[in-house]
Parts: sequence; C-alpha cells; structure tokens
Amino acid sequence: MTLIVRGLRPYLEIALPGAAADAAAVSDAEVERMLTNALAQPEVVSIGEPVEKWTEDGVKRHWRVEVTQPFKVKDVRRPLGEIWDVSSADIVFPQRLLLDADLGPHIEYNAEALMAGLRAPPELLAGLSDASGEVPRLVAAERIRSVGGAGIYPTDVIAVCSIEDIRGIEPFATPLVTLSFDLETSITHDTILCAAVVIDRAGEREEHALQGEESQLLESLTRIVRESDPDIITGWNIDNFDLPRIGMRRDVLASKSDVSRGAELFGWGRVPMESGGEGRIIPTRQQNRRWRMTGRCVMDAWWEARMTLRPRRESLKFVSELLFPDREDLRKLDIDASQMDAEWANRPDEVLHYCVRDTVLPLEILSEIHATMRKEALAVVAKVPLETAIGGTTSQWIDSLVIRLADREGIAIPRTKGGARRDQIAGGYVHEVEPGIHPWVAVLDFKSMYPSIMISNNICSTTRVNSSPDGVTTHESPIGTHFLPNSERVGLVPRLLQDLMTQRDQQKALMKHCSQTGDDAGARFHDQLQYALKILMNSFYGVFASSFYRFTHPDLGASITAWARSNIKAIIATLEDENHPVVYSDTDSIFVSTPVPPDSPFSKPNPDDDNSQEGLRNYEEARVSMIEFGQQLAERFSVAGAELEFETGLSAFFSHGAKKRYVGRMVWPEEKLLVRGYEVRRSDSFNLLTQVMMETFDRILEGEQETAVRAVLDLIGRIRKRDVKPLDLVISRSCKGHIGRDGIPYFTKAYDHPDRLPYVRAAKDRIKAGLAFTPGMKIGWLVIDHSTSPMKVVPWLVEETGIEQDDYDPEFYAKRVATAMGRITEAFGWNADDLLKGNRQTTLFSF
DNA sequence: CGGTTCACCTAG
DNA sequence: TCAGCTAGGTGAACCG
Repeated sequence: MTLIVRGLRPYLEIALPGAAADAAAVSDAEVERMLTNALAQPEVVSIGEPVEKWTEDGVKRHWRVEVTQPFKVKDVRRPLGEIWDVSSADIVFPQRLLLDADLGPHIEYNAEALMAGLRAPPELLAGLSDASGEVPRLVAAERIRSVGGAGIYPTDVIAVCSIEDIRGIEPFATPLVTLSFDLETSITHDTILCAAVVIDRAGEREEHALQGEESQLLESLTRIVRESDPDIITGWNIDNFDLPRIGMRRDVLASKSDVSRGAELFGWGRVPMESGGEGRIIPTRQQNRRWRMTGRCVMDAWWEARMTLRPRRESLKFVSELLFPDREDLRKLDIDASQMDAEWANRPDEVLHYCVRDTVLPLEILSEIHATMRKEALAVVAKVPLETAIGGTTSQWIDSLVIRLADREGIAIPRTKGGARRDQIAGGYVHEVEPGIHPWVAVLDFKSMYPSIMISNNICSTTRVNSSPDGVTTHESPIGTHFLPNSERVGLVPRLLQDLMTQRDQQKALMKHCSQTGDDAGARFHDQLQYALKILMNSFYGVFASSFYRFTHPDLGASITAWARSNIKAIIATLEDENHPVVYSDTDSIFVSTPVPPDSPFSKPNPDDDNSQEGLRNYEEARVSMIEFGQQLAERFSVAGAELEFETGLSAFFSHGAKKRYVGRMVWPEEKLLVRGYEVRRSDSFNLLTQVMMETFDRILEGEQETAVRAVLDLIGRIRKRDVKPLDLVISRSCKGHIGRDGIPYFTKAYDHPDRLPYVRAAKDRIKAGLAFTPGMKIGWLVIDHSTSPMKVVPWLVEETGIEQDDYDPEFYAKRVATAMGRITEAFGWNADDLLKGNRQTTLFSF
C-alpha cells in the first residue's frame, strides 16, 4: 500500500561556529540579526527555538531550520554553512521519517483510505465504492493530490495519515511479492527477442512468456510489473544485464526527453504513471551503483547467491545444480546462448521455455538461501527499510541506529567526512605457526571481541578526550587515547552495542524456546534475527575505523585493535610461561596445546586392531582432558566485558607454516574437519586440487602420511596421462571491467595491464564467442599451454553453450597440484619437485 | 632465477 | 548519500 504521511518537513540544524565559549559570548542582538538573515534565505520556511546540543567544540545552542522541499536542504546547506556550523544536513528525507518517528520496517497506523484496488480487503473496497461498485478514480486522484500525493499509485491501497498516527510494532514475516524476469537478447542487434516473468505471491506463481515487437514487449512487461505490483524485483544478473539492457532499449525506442513514452516502456517505479522525471518512475542507477526503483527493491539473485554460496562458477545453471543436485530437469540444456539469434529463428518455443525456466530458478534460489528472510531480519534490527537492508551499505545501517540515539541524547549530527584517505591503522595480531602436526589443541575464542572492547572501554567519538579531566579516571588505550568513563558520559556506540548484545541473547533464548516447543518456523525467525544482530554488531568496528564516517576519529579504530592485540598477547604470554605452547592465534582466537599423557594417540584407533581397547581408552582420556583444559582456560581468562569461550577441541591441528592456513580434526563439540585458508576453501581453486587436498588432510590428521603422499603421486600421474576430466581442471576468478557507451566491454580502466591476466584474456574470448560479459562476473578457463608467456588459456563455456572443451596442458596442472600439495607434504619430506619426480632419495620415507 | 608488482581471495 | 577495517597467502607476468 501507499501511505501518504503528513506532518514532517525537511530540516537541518545550525549553530554558531567555533568553540562553545566563543559561541556563548556572541550577543543576543547579534544572534538575532544572524537568525533573521538565515530566515531570509530562499527556501527557508522557519527557524525553531534553540536547543542545547553536544558537538566536538562543546555544548552549543542549535536552531532547527525548516525548508520547503527535501531536495532544497542541499541548496541552503552551502550558504548557511559559510556562516554557521551546520548539522543534520545530509540525512535523506525518507530516512528522516523513520528516525523522527522511531520506526523500523514494520509499522501500524491509523489512516484514511483514499483508493482501493482489487486486491485490497473487501470491506475497504466496499467503503470506497460508489453505487456501481467502482472506486471513482478521478475523484480519488484529485483527493490524493490534495493531500500531497502524485496521483493513483499502482498499489492495492492508497491512504493518508499524519506522522503521529504511525507506530513501530513487533516484527513479523511479511508476505512480500516477488517478481522475477529474464530477457533473451539478440547478439547481432542488441534487441530484446523475448522475455519471461514469474510472480510469486505467497507461494502462488503466475507465469508470463512475452514475445513480439520489441516496444510492445516492453510495454507488456511494464504493464505486468505495475499490475502485479511486486515489492521485490529479481532475476539472474539483472543489475548488470537485464535492467541496463531495458534502459538501453528505452533510450533507443523513445526520445530521452519523452518521459511519458519512457514510462510506458520502463515505468517500473511504484508511483503514478504520470510521475515525471528520471529516477521517479523510470529506474536509474548512478555509474556502477545499485539500481533505484522507487518503492520497490531490486535484489539480484546472482549477487545474493554469490555472497551466500561463494560458488566456483556463477552461471545460473551451475548454481542451480549446486543447490538442487537431484533435479534432473536442470541437467539438460536446450539452448546455445552464444547462438541466440539462430536459436530464436529456428526454435522460438524452446527459447521461450528456457527463458521461463530462468525466471523460476532465481526465485527458488532466493528461497533456498533464505535471502528475503535474512534481509528482512537485517532491516528489523537496523531499523531501516527493506531496500536499505538489501542494497544499502554498512554505514547506512549504523547511521540508522546512531543518528536516532544521538537525536534523542542531544548530540549534533556531523556530516560524512570527505578528504584524502589517511594512513592505515594497525589491525589484529596473528601468531606465527610451526609447520607440522600439533596433537590435541584447544581453541579458545573471545566472544564478539571488538564490540566487547568498545563497550568495556566506552569507545565513542563522544567520549574521546585529549587527556584525563581533573579527578576523572579515563580508559586509556595502549596507544594513549583517553575515553571518558561511563560515569561522565555513556558513549552512543557502547550503548547501542550493549543493547544489540542483549537483544541477541533474547533472540537466542526465544529461538531455543521455539525449537523445544516444536515451533520450527518460529525458531527460524528468531535465528534470522539473532544472526542479523551478530552481523550488525560486527559491522560497527569497520564503520568506526573508516576514514569517512560521520562519528569517527582515527584513534577510535586504532585503540580498538590496540586493546585487542594487548589482551590476546597477554594471554599468550601467560600460557607460554606456564608451559602451555600456543600453536596459533589470529586476532581473537588462541590455539593451545593440551597437556595429555605422552603416548596419547591423536587418531582414533580402529576397534578391529589389536590393542585397540587400550588405544581407545587413551584417546578418549586425551579428549576428555582437552575438554576440561579448554573449559578451565575459558573460565580463568574471562573477565567482565571480555569473555573467552572454549569453542572447539581438535584431536590434531596441521599447518604447513603459513598464517591463516590450517586444518584441524574437530572432536568437540562435534566431529568434523575444520579447514581455513587452504585451496579447498577458495573459489579460484579447481576441483581436482580441492579433492586431493581434502583427502590428504583427512589422512594426515589420521597419521597416514604415507598413504597421503601416494595418493598425490598417483593423481599427478593420472593428470599427465590425461586421465582426468577437463571439468575438474576449470579455474575461475572474478573479472572486473566496464561497459562502454557503445555497449562493448573494456578492461583498460579496471586493470593496469589487462592482457597479463589469464581471466581477462578468457573473458575477451568469451565475448568473442557471442556470450554476455557483465563486470564482476567470474570467468572460468582451462590452461592449454603454459610454456609460453603469457600462457595460453581457453574460456570454459560448457554451461552456456553445451560445447565440450577438452584440451588442456597436463604439465601445467601437474605442476599446480605439485606446488600446492608440496607445501603440505614438505612437512613429511616431500616437496613439490619430489612430487613431480615421483620419487625421493633421502627422506622420512621413500618409495 | 629471484625480486617486484598487480590482482584475487580469504581469516578474522 | 561514493565509501566498513587490517593481515596474510598465493599466482601470473615481467624485469634485470
């Protein structure tokens, strides 16, 4: 529905410039004169009574300056800023409503209905209908305009209320309507050949397949969007392909200045058809930014799947098969996307069928990864519109909470900082790791380390002082920054974080309660909320360590990480003093060797072996003592505001000696293999390497090093004999780029030397083959000759064209496997060269 | 062949 | 609304 809210006028605030004392010394008459001048500015409507507000220059009087229109705030900001300190001056008007009325995405209201569509509640429809049962549109439109609306919005209900008539309420799972669409386009003419749309309304789907003359096709598409009136628009790569293509075709089919013709072709915005202007009814985007479609959310299923799943390739086919491996219908590919014109000419029905399928799959993928639910949860906890949760930035989420608290606490809102990037601040501490196997390792972890540090030291730009005031003991960070104690002033950030932490504990408790009472839907709902709270809490540090955020100071971020380093290093030093070797540590985690009897096995003995009873007993004893040790350490090193948790128990930990690369056999609280950093985690690895490395880890952690090396040697032999599937050798990496004015991609802006990069070369070949390239997409390739420089590669196009690519350079892949595996097996005397040679003279063991 | 640069991707 | 952060490993290409 459309709710026209009355009673809020755009404004900004002004204060006398300079230090508080100087500002206070200005005479009343002078202030009066200045205010009169400010009021004389065009577009200024009124100036309110002064209010005391905290600023970096001390507490000063602030006046609210109301202006005529939202977009006029920017116009008056500059002239006023020359004389006054200006605050609250860069907050967009729609956000102002949520901030001032303290609303989140879920609201209740008392409103007067002005118009009701066919999907509106029947009683509302009846109340507005005339004798013939019709809602008189002309009268309604007139009434809507008289209260400030623009005409008939394409929503089910149009109503008007006052800002006092809206209240925030408890969140609920909103029955959002999602529209997914897909275009098939001509490669030779850039035109749109056909399109498909599917609308999901509470699980009920409505499909449309569109073909015909291009402008009529776009008109139909627009009509479907407006009639089905979705909240969310999705599809596969619509941000970078389908939406830009419709925009391009609109520019060709209608003159840029003819907005009403433009609206017929691409008027997808949730505003009346007659709402003129680019960006109101016609979707727009600034260079390389998100699409903005008034009143609707654009959620690209490609982007969401990429962020959630980090798939090795990103075609719709690949991701669908990844998520739905049992769906046979996804296997077959009827259409060669690189020959679309011919396919369309010869088999239009198949192309249309394929097009419809490609609108349904994005819906199913979004549902499978709970994308909408997660975004809605984030919107709830950050108190932002769904659109901001989907396409907004971390600083927008943080702004939403910080600004409303600052407004309540009488703190002036500074503007986003500009200027040059400052030097980097120091980050977390990472401990050196000794290569090899480390048996029985307890992993301890600080709970929400950075947020905890911010809370316990009251870190905020409003509490930072240059030195301790008389008689006040400040929190002094290891880099010498002082923060006032709670008793003097509670920082905005610590207060918000504390509240989010409490909320998260509550959501976790509710989730547990729901699971226990068999309410699965409820448990999922609360799980989403607690997870969103975690994400939001962890976003604070980054935003406050940034150089541009409105409430930051470089010493804030630097102090947080300095405290973190100092805390973790102190614990490491204590443990090492007590002869508990610390095997590894990264930022907020500590991996400690557990004291177990010297003959404790780290691999679980096979019950069929002789002596297995004793071995099993020793293994189990070691496991239990590790758990006790971990729990003791957690308790001992936890202090108020810095809770150390025993997170994981490993029967064995292995690293080849590089930071951020390790693997462990987890035996508490659950049994699984924990891998970090290694190629098996990376989306630019290839199947074969991932598989052999995973097997190797499994064997190493069981103490079967010899078998592990044999398997690697065997694989290298098979690669050289071409006894492996090319599919398992595909490497892919994301590729930047830009689309020129002529619609042709180019790479010179994104890269210094684009042709030096294998994936750029592969991308160019892909484009040559007639396939779409969108900036940022992952490009798959096979190396066919690495003896030249640069090496020769071919793009992997099987998912798009169905044409098998089977040429590859065996020696290249043998070397890549040997390099990656050699780093690991070197701990047992087999380096990359040995693996390639296939034998080893003097070693721990040789075959 | 070792060092340098650019670029990607990951840990936290 | 232009915009979360740093630490770290690794590969490809090039250069001297």
